[in-house]
Amino acid sequence: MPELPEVETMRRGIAGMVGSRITAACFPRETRRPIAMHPTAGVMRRRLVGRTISAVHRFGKRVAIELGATDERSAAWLIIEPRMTGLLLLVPPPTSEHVRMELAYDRGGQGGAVAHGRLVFWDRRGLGTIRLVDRRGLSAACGPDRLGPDGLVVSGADLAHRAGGSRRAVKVALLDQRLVAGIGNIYAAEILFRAGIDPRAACRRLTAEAWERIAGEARRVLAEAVRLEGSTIGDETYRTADNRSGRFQRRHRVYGRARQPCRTCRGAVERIVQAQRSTFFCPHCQWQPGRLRRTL
DNA sequence: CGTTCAACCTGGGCGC
DNA sequence: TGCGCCCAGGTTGAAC
Repeated sequence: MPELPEVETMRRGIAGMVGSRITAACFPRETRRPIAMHPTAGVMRRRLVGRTISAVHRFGKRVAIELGATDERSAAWLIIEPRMTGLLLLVPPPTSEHVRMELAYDRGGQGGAVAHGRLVFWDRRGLGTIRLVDRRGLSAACGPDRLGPDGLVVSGADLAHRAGGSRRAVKVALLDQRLVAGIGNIYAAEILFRAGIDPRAACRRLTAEAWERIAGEARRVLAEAVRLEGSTIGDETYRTADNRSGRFQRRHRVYGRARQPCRTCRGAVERIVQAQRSTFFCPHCQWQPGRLRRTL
C-alpha cells in the first residue's frame, strides 16, 4: 500500500515523538507468523527501552526512527517498512489482532507535565518488516546502493543517466527503487499519465526531454500527494497516524479506472499487466516516442 | 540483461 | 449463504 506520499505522511504524523523516551516495547506473536524482524524481539526490546528518539526519517518507502547516542550506546535506527498493509498509528488500531509492534513513550516535561503515548505498527497482511540497525546497517539498507534519488527531488538527468540505455519498459523501471526511491504502482501510473508517456515504452527510446517531463511530473505529483496526505482507496487500508483518510485519490486520473473514460480525452482507460502488476493508462493520451500518435 | 514465477500473508469483492 | 476465484498500495530470490 504505502508509497512515498503515504510513508512521508506517516513520518510527519509521528515526528512529534522526537525528544520522547521509549518506556516499553512489545512485539505480539499471536498471529500465525510473527513479523519479519531483526534482531529478535527480546534483543530489540532491550536495545529500545530507555532510548530517546532524536529524529524520524523517511528513506524511500521506509520510516527510520533514530535513537540518539548516549555515553553507553551508539546511535541506532529502527527501520519500519510497511510494504502492502502496514500502518503507523498513534491512536488505537482497528483491532488488537495484527499489531506487530507497540512502543510506549513519554516525555518528561517541565513542572511535572508528562506527555506520553503509544505508537503501534499495525499490519493486516504481515508483509511489513522491522529492523533495528547501526550506522552501517542503515547505509546497507537505505544507502545509495539500495535506493536511488528520492522521488520528491529526482531530476530528468538522474533518470536518463541511470535508465537511459535500458530495454525495460519505463513503468517497470519507475518501480525499481534503485533507480528512484518511493514510487509505487499508483504513482507510477499517475506520473506517466501526466507526462503523456506510454508505460510500455522502452527506456532507451525516451528522449532527454521525455525524462525531464517524467521527473518533473514525479516531483509535482508526489509533492501534491504528500500535501493531500496520500491516497486512501476502497477498503481504506491506508490511514494517517491519527486515523484519517488521505485525499489524493480524488486526483487519480488512471489508477484503478480500467474501462472508465479518460478525464482528458473520454477514451477508455486500459489495464494491462507488467511485471505481474496492474498498469493503468490511456492509450490515446500516452504515447511512445517514434510511434505515430493515435488521433480520435 | 531482462522477464517470469513463486513466496510471504489477510481480506474484500464478485460470479455462481 | 457459501465457495472458489481474482485482486490488492511491496519486495525478494530463483529459474530461464
